[in-house]
Formats: sequence, structure tokens, C-alpha cells
Amino acid sequence: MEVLLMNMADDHAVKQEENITQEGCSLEPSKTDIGRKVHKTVDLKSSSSSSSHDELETAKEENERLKMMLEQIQKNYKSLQSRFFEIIKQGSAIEEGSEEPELVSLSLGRSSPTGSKKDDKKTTICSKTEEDDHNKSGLTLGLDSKFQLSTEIVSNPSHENSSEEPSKVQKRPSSGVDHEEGVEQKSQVKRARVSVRTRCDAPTMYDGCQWRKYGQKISKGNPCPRAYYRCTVAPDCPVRKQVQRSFEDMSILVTTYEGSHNHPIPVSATTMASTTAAAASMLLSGSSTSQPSLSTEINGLNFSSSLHDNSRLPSYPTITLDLTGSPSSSSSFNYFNRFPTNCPVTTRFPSTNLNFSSPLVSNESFTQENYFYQQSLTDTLTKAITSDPSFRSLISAAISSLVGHSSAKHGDGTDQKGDSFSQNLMQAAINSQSLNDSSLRGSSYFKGFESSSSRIGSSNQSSSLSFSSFNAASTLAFDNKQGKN
DNA sequence: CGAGTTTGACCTGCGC
DNA sequence: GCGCAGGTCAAACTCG
Repeated sequence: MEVLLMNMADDHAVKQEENITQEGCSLEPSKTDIGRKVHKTVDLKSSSSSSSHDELETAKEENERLKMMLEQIQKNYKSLQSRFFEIIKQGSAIEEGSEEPELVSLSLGRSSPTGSKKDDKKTTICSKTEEDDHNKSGLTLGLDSKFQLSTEIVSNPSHENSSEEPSKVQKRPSSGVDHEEGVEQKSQVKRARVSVRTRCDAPTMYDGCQWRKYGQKISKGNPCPRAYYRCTVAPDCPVRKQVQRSFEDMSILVTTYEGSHNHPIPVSATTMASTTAAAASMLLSGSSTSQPSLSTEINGLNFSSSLHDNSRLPSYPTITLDLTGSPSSSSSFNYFNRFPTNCPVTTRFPSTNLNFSSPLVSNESFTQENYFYQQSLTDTLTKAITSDPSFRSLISAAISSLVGHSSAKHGDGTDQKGDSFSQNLMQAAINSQSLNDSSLRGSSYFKGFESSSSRIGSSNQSSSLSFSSFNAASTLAFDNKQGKN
């Protein structure tokens, strides 16, 4: 949140003085800039032999002016901050009156305690304190809520013994004595998978985590072997992934994630984890509402799900994130990836297909039409965010990575529009969050943003508008171990 | 020598 | 109950 407020303060400063906007999204842009100029003055003083008295006077005046601007910015920042907390307070007050039925929880990288419905409130409080710890360590992107996310449940320490190995849960079903209530629902939730389709020539997609291959199978209907990987970052990490090339298009790699990391995850893996977790939450919320199918098109953002009645396949809910680009927009820029494709999505069970392709947004020069398109998109997204909690979760995860990118882009002054877009989206998320979520969740939510953006913000990535940063990760050097294959 | 990969055997769930 | 297919195990193997 602080990042956002600083951005807003920064925008305000732009109107006052253009000189001060060089640092963009950095936490203390104006101060940094001023500090640099103060330094400049000191240098001028020390090298008095080469600098004239007039220059010294000019620099002093400039310093005075900058100091005043800094004060003004701090003033604006504080006023905006107080306004924000006021809004959050109002939102929580509204929520106390009417309890939100569907709340999205996204706790990544670390586990958070989950309990029965009775303990929901306690759980939320606990996760707040844990969230603080997580944020201190800078390893967690947290989106809090009561909605039980699959990955969160799997990573729950209290359930660790029983759900550590999803496959073993399947192999040795509970005797029915313990946790009988809700076991069925939980098992389905635990088995929720997120399948990611990417166009990749490498054996596996780089996602920031360390994986160990433990098996390989040739599945029916696809000559390409399916490889099974375990996360090796922590010895008892329950996360597994399956990697298989698409039979229709060998260049497409289908990576299916299952479970959630019960350990701090690398920064480069945070975005993938958040994206898959958010997608899983969307899937699960969709399935929980017994919706047979979902199809949403939001100005080119296609969010669709469908039920595939393949009785032969295991009944695991799977959400598919098609990061290869949709058939209808094969030449378009993809939010998640820049690789086009024409491949259909193969799914299992109740599967959800998220296509983040946009036919209009490109990483080319930004036209005014595109700007208006983004404004329109923002409006539509705002409506979608406020009306659909699961979609809100998904967007939240996406924005968190987007903010990280845009903050990095400010350094060279490029992609200002993309940043404004992200701010608009963020603002939409804020509005919906402040209205629908408690202040508790809102705070941890934005702490997640803060930690995420502050960490990613230091990097300098491409100038394109990306909905996720893990595509940047995929372009980085390939995982050493996987590269050996 | 330790970590990771390969690969055949085994287990489990599901449909017939 | 049988067969099929997905998923996992673990010994053997490879590599740095």
C-alpha cells in the first residue's frame, strides 16, 4: 500500500515539478532525487576552483526548492495515507454488519493455519500475525480471506502430517474417525491442480523453484512422456508438478502443479506460485458454487471454464492457464507470455481455462486508443473484481507482479502508461477490497504487494506491459539442473 | 560421495 | 474380478 501511496504522491509531484519524477515507483523517489542534487551541491562546493559563485547560488536555490517540494510531497503522502486508512476503516465497519460470504485467501510461500468454519475468525487473526512475520522476511505474498485456498490447505502445518503427500492421502484414505467432517470437500480441494501451458523448447519451464524428477510415464494418447517432479527446496515440501509436452504441438509445454510450498519460496518463484494459487482459488470458488461452466470476456481478457466430462480421468479439478496465447489472438501480446499459439486446451475434469491474451494491448508504442482501451478495461475489471471474489483473487496476484514490473520500468522513464494501468487496476482492487474485505485482510493484502514490489522492483525488466513477471523468469537462464537434461 | 536421473515394478482407482 | 491407466517407489545408474 505504501508503494501505491508513494506512487500517488509521486504523481502529484509530477504536476508540480517534472524534474522530480525520475525515480518513479521507488519508495522514496523524491528524497532520493533531492539527495542526489544535494550531493551535487556538495561536490560543487568542494570543487570551488572550477565552479563559479553563481553556480553555487543556483544550486542552493535549487536545494531550497527541492526541500520545499519534499515537504509538500510528504504532506500529500500523509494526507493520502490518512484517507486510505479512513476508507479501510469504513470498509471494515461495513463488513462487520454483513459478513462476506466468499472471501479469498491467498497465502503463498508460507503456510498459514486453517481450521474449521468455527475458527475462521481466529484463523484470520492468526494469519495476520503470521503475515507480519512473513512480510518481515520478505518471502510471502499474502492475500488473506476466509475462502480456503487449496494450496493453503495443503500447506497447513496442522494438517501437514495428513496431507504432506497428496498421493499418500489418496493411497491411504482416512479411516473416517478423524476429520470426518468435510473430508470429502477437503480432499477435492487438496487435489486441485493448476495446469500451465507455455510455449517452451526447454525440457521444463523455469518457475524459480528447485525440482527433482522422481518418475516418468508415457501416458495413453500422448507419445511424449510425462515427467513427475517434486519440490526439493524443502525436504518435506508436498508440491509436485507434472511436465508433459502437448501432443498437438510439441513446442507447448504443459506443466501441472499440485499442492503448495510449505517453505519460503524464491522470489522468482513467487509470481508463479501466486498465479497458480490464485487460479486454483478461482477454480475452487467456481466449483464450490456449482457452476457448470464459466465464460467471461472482459475487453479481450478471456476467462473461461468448462466441464469436460471425461469419466475415465481422475476427478481432480484442474485449472489451465494458457500462457501461449489464444487461437483468436495468436499474434497478440500475451500478458503472461509472449509466445503465440494455436493449440486447443486439453483439460481434465471440471477444468477452467484462463486465457490472458489481449488482442489490443501490445508492447509496442502506446496509442491514445490503447489508453482509452485500458481505461475501459479498468472499469470493466473493477466491476468484475467487485462482483467476483475469485476473480478478485486472480487479479490481485497478477497485479502484484505487475506492480513489481512497472516500478522497475520507471527508472528509465518508460512505460508510464503501463504503470498508470497498473495503478488503475490496483485502485480497483483497493476499492473492492476496502468495500468487501476487512481492514485486516486489506492490510495483509497490501503488505503482500509491498513486499512483492519492493523485492521485484529493483530489477529492470522489459518495457512491455506484462500481467505477470514469471514470463520474465522464463526468459532467464534456465534452471541449472533442468538444463542438464 | 552426494545429489539427481532413469526405469521397471508396484500400488491404487476406476470402468466394464 | 479383471484390466487399464495414472501415479509413486526405489534400486541402479550418472554426473560433477
